[in-house]
Amino acid sequence: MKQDGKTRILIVDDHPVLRQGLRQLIEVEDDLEVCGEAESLQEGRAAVEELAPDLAIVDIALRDSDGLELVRRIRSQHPAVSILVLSMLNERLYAEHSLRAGAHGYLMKGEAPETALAAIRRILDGGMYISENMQSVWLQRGVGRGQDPLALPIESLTDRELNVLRLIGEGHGPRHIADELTLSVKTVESHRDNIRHKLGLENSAELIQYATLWLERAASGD
Amino acid sequence: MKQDGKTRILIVDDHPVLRQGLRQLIEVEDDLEVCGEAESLQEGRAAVEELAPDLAIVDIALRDSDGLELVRRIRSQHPAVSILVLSMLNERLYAEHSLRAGAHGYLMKGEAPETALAAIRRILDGGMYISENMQSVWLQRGVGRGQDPLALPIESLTDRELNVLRLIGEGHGPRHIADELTLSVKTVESHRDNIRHKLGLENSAELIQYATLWLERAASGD
DNA sequence: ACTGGTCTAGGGGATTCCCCTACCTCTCAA
DNA sequence: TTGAGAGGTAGGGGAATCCCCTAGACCAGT
Repeated sequence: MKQDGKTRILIVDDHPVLRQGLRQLIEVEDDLEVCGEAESLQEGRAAVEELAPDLAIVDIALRDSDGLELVRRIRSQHPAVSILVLSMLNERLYAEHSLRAGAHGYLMKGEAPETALAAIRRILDGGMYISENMQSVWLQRGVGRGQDPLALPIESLTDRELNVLRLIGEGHGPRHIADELTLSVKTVESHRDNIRHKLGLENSAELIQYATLWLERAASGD
Repeated sequence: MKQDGKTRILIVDDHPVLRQGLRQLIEVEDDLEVCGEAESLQEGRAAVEELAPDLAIVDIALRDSDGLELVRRIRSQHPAVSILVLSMLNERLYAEHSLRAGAHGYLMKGEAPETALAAIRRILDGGMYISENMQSVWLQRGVGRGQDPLALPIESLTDRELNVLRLIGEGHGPRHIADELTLSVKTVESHRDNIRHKLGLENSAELIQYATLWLERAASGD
């Protein structure tokens, strides 16, 4: 990886115990070292400036700020730094946003240590990492058929579908949405089905979950 | 603490990296040792039986079961085992339930390592631990002055209901939740209904919306 | 012993879910 | 010009759910 010295990794996470666990995991590898830790967006920015790590592991659910913001900033101002997003949040909801923001991989906190190391090495080798679960979801959505795998799923939605998604996110059921748009309930169901499939969501509960979080993000200027 | 040997600690958490961090934290202390790890309710029960630890550190948001259930079981069947609940969920929403279930302390995963050790030692000395934040919150709510500390609607939920709400917030439907908790779908429906009414929510869509946002806030430490 | 809260679970009609197919309109390229 | 494709609309139909009921079992405190 590097001729002189170890590959230097920066950890940005607001959970100290988890940072400790990651550090432990990384430092038993004799070609990797943790060059610094940060627990906020501000600290993370400063640390990247100062330490110029090879890889930054970033939690996107920082306590009082947005990890994606940090990802975007690192990507644009320090393009040589690889980024692995680590999160306890559902990969279905955040993996794509993370990669779209410029991350090279997305890892859930519940994963086994070997998986985490595999992700780190894949990224350091110049590749990308997502779980096999997400890979199959994306494959089914048409990657490899001329589509951009990193196109925001939201952007594949039509106007009508986006409208319906917004109403779902506001907590309305099919009947209310149908009345609102002066449509048949059956038509609203069709739109819901199409949205679910485009976003790779399993059922209605996940759809409402997605719509709720998406709407909240959209409202606060993501 | 003990005349012969070290104080033995069991870790029950489904995040391997976090277990590693905790173990690291504990084992630099020369009077403490980690005697075992478990990552599920079943493993946790068996480990308590087999290892008879002095202290069990339990994550109450285990992937597919209820940590509070484990707390209650340990409390009733192995009262000599002290329990520290560790969670990434907001203490305001879960601390009270944990202590009522029989835990001796509640610690958020975001806390500093020194705080975690302080909590462990306090509990091993026979005391209880909650954060200063929670202490003042409870004081302000009028605990001990005849007021109901469970005035907030979310806090009027029972343990079971809270657990169901969490699963709803994770995007699971009734069938999946029933399987997860080994309950009849009808029972899950009952809990959903009760939650809906207690929180003043009109329909299932609003319930899922509420659960999603609540869980997101709770997970990010509010 | 009685009361009240919790957990459990069923009845039952209305609604929704989820996967189908189908038709209409519009656009764009062959 | 024609036809292929995308988007919007909507129905069929069986399974699952939603929502409001009732009700028994268990356990705590009075």
